[in-house]
Amino acid sequence: MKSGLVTIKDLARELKISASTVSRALKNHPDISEETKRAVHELAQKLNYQPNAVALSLKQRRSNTIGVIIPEIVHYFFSSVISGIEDVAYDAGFNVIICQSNERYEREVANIKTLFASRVAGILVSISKETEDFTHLYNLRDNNVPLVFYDRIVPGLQADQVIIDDFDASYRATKHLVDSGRKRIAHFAGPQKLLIGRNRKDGYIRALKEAGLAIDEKLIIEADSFEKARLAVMRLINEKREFDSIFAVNDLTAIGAMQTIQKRGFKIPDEIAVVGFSDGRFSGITDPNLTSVDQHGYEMGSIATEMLLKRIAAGDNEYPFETRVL
Amino acid sequence: MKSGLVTIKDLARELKISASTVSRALKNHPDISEETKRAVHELAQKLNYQPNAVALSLKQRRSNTIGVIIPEIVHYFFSSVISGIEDVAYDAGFNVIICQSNERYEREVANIKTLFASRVAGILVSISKETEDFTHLYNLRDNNVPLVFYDRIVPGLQADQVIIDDFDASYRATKHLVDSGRKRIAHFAGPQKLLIGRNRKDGYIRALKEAGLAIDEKLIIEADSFEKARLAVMRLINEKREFDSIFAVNDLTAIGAMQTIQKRGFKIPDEIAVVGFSDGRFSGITDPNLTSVDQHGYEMGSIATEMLLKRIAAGDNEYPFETRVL
DNA sequence: AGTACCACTGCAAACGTTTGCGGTGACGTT
DNA sequence: AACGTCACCGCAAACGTTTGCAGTGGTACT
Repeated sequence: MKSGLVTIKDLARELKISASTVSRALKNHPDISEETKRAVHELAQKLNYQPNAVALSLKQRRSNTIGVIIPEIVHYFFSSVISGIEDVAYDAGFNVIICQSNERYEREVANIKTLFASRVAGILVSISKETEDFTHLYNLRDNNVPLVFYDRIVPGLQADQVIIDDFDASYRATKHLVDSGRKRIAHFAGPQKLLIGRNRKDGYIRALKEAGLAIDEKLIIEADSFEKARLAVMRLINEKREFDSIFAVNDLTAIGAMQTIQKRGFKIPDEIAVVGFSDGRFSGITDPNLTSVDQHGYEMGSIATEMLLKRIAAGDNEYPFETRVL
Repeated sequence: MKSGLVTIKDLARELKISASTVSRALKNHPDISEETKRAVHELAQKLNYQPNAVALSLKQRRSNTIGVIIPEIVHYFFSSVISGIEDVAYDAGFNVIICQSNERYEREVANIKTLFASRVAGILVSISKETEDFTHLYNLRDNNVPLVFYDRIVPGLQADQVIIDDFDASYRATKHLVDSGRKRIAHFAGPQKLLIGRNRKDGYIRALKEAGLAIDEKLIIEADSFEKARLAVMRLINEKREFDSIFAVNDLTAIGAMQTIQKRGFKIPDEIAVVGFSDGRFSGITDPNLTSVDQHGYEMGSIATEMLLKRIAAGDNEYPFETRVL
């Protein structure tokens, strides 16, 4: 019983050689004779020896694991980010430990703590919606933990980061509406305290201004969920505010808007057009098909990981922080 | 520089006491005087001491981390399983390391290997679609690694497991239609070569038989995607086959069906009712709201984790393996 | 015969904790 | 004065690796 927990010492004892020799033999160190290597490898195979990564981590004072803080895994966008992360990390011989903050600040702090406690090689983080105090992240930086932010970054914290150019994407989405002849474009915006919400709104405004269209504050509504979108549309219609299209801050909002619009008897897209900000999940299931901006989750994950691995490899000789925009 | 990596030894040196005393003081061991405890805690706070979990793991010969093998995180079902796992594990002071097999056998084997290498306390696994050789899992068992299977189990391997009773769920969904007075219930079925597809179809048939309704093979159609559902509905309508409801093998199929039904001018649910087999992703975004069978991903995750924790706590004194059916 | 080199192997320390056991001094009891 | 008790603390070993350094024989060259 307990057969599985074979250690280098066990191999050494069995073969009557030292643990050092076994260790070197296992990694084909040139100092070791072919004969010894063969014997060691054979026995290791036979006893199903599996190296203890924990001991290694302790010795190297760092594990070969990278940590990921993710707000909510159930979102298609985030889970595709994870896929991107895993693929790159895996190819580089790292494995990944994922922690959900569930959009809660306390959980995020706790997650950071346990990741640090297990001495991960580096951390990828996208902050929660609640997070307003960033000391836990500054702590990490002070402790020289390689850090890359993706999607939701911390304003002011110098670090590598990869983001979507929300401004540009939003600008182009709105421009798409402008180009198709819409004049009264409403915006269902995200929380303005989040950078992401502000940027998307700014892109929208920019596109309007560039087209010489007036900005009507009454057409900009903070609504970033299915329910809020329904209410917002009803209000717009009830108050008889004139609008011929909506640019929504995410897909769920867009879908909520579409349904209410249809229910109130308007034709999409003839009378009112809707554009969303995709997370990819709903592609193809709405009628008519929802036009939306792709967020490139997988790409974001893989790029962020590449940046992190680079930072990890660099060690102390630091180079300037980099910001990648998708 | 490097300020962050404060160890117990550092505290000990600073306070001119031994590492043992510091260790005990930190966990409020009764042997230590209040005064010493206070001093230690104060300094620990000041220097921002964070215990090194790696060293602990090595010492205890086991970490406080549990591993999860998951086929594909992008599916709503699986990501809600993860949420269930995380919540329970987190409350018990464990953290979670997630590995995606991406439905590939090799990846699954590699994942198991790294999880074992990092000496996780236990593993939750749902096997990949490709997996047909189970030696890696038997190996785990031989090494006394606590193991719980969820959703996709390994036939013949004695272990704790938690599964969904597809037959029963499907039976009840159909019965729901029967009870609300439907007589001509169509079934959009999944591939019959998958157990899951057969079980769901069987549940459907059972419910009909029990209600004394005839089984009309023309009302059972293999259609398990959005597109196939659209085509299937059109065919049913065009061929004037009589039906008053549909039980669809998954939500996407149900939604495809709903849209086509509405487009052809039928009222839902008055003229035709639709029931899906939920993955939860689309709840609330259809109109009218889609009725569907919940697969209880979150619950499955939390139950599986509870079972695993129990198994971990039990240690060597084993008790019979348990199978939980949701 | 002395020296130098080579191929190979082992010793021991270190990574950061925990913990059984033993030690120390103070105090009280006989 | 001798002993027991108690509160408090430190020693050292252990977890499983890696690695600088120091051997140990052997062979070849001067």
